[in-house]
Amino acid sequence: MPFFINVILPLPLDNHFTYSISEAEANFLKPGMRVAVPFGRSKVYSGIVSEVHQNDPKIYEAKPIEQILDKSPVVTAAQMEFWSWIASYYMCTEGEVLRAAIPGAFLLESETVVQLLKGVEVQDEELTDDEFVLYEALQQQSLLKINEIIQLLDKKTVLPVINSLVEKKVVAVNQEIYEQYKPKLERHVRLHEKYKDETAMHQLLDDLSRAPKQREVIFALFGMTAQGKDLIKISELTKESKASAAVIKALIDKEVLEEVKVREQRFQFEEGELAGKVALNEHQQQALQEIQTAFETQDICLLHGITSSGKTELYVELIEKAVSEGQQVLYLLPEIALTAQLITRLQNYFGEKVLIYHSKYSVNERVEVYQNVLNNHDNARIVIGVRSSIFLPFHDLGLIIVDEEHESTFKQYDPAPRYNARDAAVVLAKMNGAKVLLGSATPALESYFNAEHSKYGLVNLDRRYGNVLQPEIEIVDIKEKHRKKRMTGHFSDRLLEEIRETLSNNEQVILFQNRRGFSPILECNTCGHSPQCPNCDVSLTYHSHNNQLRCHYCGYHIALQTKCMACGSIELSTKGFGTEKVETELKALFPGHQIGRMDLDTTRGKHGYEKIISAFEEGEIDILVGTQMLTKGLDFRNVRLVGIMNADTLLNFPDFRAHERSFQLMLQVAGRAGRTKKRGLVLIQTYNPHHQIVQQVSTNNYLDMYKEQLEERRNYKYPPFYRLIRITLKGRDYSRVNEGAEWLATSLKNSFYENVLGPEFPPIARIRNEYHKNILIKIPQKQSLAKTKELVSRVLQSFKAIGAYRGVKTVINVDPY
DNA sequence: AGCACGCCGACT
DNA sequence: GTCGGCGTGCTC
Repeated sequence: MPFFINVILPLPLDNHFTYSISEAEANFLKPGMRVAVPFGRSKVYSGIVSEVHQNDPKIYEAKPIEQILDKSPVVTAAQMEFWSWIASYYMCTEGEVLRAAIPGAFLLESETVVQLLKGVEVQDEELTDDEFVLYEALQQQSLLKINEIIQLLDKKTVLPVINSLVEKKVVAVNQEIYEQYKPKLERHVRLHEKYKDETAMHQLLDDLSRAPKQREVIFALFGMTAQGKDLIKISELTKESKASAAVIKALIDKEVLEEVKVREQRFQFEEGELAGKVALNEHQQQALQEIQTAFETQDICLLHGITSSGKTELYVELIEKAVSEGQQVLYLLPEIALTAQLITRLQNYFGEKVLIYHSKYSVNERVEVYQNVLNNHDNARIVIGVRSSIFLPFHDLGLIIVDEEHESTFKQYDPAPRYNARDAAVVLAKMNGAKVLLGSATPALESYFNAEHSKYGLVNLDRRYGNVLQPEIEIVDIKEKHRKKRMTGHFSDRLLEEIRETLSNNEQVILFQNRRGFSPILECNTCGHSPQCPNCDVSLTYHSHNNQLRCHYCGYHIALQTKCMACGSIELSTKGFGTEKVETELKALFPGHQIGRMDLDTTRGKHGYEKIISAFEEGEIDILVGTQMLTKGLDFRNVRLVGIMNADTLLNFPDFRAHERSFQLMLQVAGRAGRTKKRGLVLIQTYNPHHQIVQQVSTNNYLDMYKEQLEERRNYKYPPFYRLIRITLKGRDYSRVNEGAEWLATSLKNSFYENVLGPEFPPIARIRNEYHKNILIKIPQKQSLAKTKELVSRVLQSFKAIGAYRGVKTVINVDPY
């Protein structure tokens, strides 16, 4: 009786694929192991075994697998169950979930390589020009990848050339499989066995009397091994002995030292004293009690704690309790909040029990974190991570903390699965019988709504830690200031006055400028033309550091123009203002002070972010200008003044969550002010000082905001009263996209009537030469979600079968953010 | 997603 | 008349 396995491949395909295996393989293979399998004509993929069985798929012949890649499963049954939930809830394939869920380095991919056959002699005239070029190249380099050949021959279809050479028996084609993960090996040394006894040792030192450098190395080694360590890292030894690598190599060659390669963990942290826990104040103590009481009857609890109220200390208590009961803890943070500050704090409490999972980690580091969690390593008791860490192979997850629960970065936007890690974490917890604590100073409306309706427990913490005063919030009407000519560039006289005051007290300033929609663009003063991106419907934005005009959507860039491209006028000026502009203006206004800028441009690279933060902490920067990034979890002691340059760009964003978001963002920024005893000041510059959100921010009134926004959501049928599914159509052909969207909307209206909105062009209708159009489906609470999705997929399937709409891609986004 | 097979325009 | 472009369909 033959044996088979079903395999999940990391592709956007709905099916699992069946391969044949031998009986021995069937006895060995378990669901969750990786296998390399051939797929299509020329590809090998790694996939995950989902089932081992004996059902012969009679309609086709199953191919045999290529090889087995694991000794034991790397994916647990619980993970696979979670994957299928994600796939069905967010309407994507399990393959797409797989891609997101395991570190990229686990998925080896094959690449076709071409090799010269041994001992071939070819007459020149037997080969075409292209063939000859390839033949010659292969004599230089034994292996060539398809991509390299494409470059070499400078054309796209190289396969005919290769095939012809295969036929002429000149070359062979092979599949190379690359394992991307490489364990990090660190070179260590120890004294060779033969010098273990003392006489040999003395002899050695005598012998080395004429090699002082080498002697020094030996002495340094003694010093270091005296602390009980046997193996010493070469890197440390060179540092300690100040000897060059050559000296150490000489000693190794002489067999005085023995070299050993040790597999290293890439993430190591400095061992130090574990910090004692901070005693909770009475409010925290009470909140902790309330959370624990809530957990007795409920699985999810929302902690609404204002900034600086000491939520982290509460988390620490809860984590400690869970860990002491032998449970694992997942601490989820939005991407931007993962700062050294918080990690250091937690590592100080929990030492080596903490693992970190972050997108800026290399593929190798991610594999190591994954494996440590899989093997239930001691350091995997607590995992601090971003969105994707919900996919780690937990064993006894007892608690998930979602900090800054309202953050939109928990929702994945572009490649599917378009999941929200906060919501998925709730499901993950349910599957594992774990508790969830959602924490925020400004909870998402949905979460607060759930808490109010007793779906979640609710705990409030509304005192700042150490009785620090709430910052004073003042609104500056810049319309008025403009009228009275009290503006200098983008600064009101009020803001400048306070900046001066703050600086003169040797305190620091943070200025917040939302990047979105307010990037500087080039505009002609004569005809009003501004250079557009040829591929997207946006103006190019001006970047002064390299004098370029650049498109944020597709990366298109040109040099700064000196003449208007439309009328030839040389009177050009930059309009709009980003952080860069604010920085420039500040430099002119405050020449004697250090000004730092924090945005996407200045925080590239693994440590870009930390560098700016620590410079600010150390007081090397007086004024820090930045975007959203500034808002998260940073704890600066010396900031008295926070300025919000323009609140209106936030408020006017065309999205039903714009007001909620503005409120959250402004309060978060405001929270950076005055985190010590001295009262901080926040200045909000706006054209609409009477806007209800601005007012609510100024009085720090979350509940008012909540009630008012909730009413709007109810009136306009938005979450939490209705659920949303957004379908985006994309295509190069304008009219096809339009007609397709109409067809799709009409078909959907047949089932959902007035609950289908659109189709509508998004604010930027064309990106990378593709036109976009959105359709929004609103789902009332009593309507079955599963049935709705079922229907939506069916409509989409018929849509895809229509020839006229070929070339129109569809993207489904469940719970769009 | 990738990749092969198949059908139409600009070159030897 | 071919080369090479992209459009369509399939992958166990």
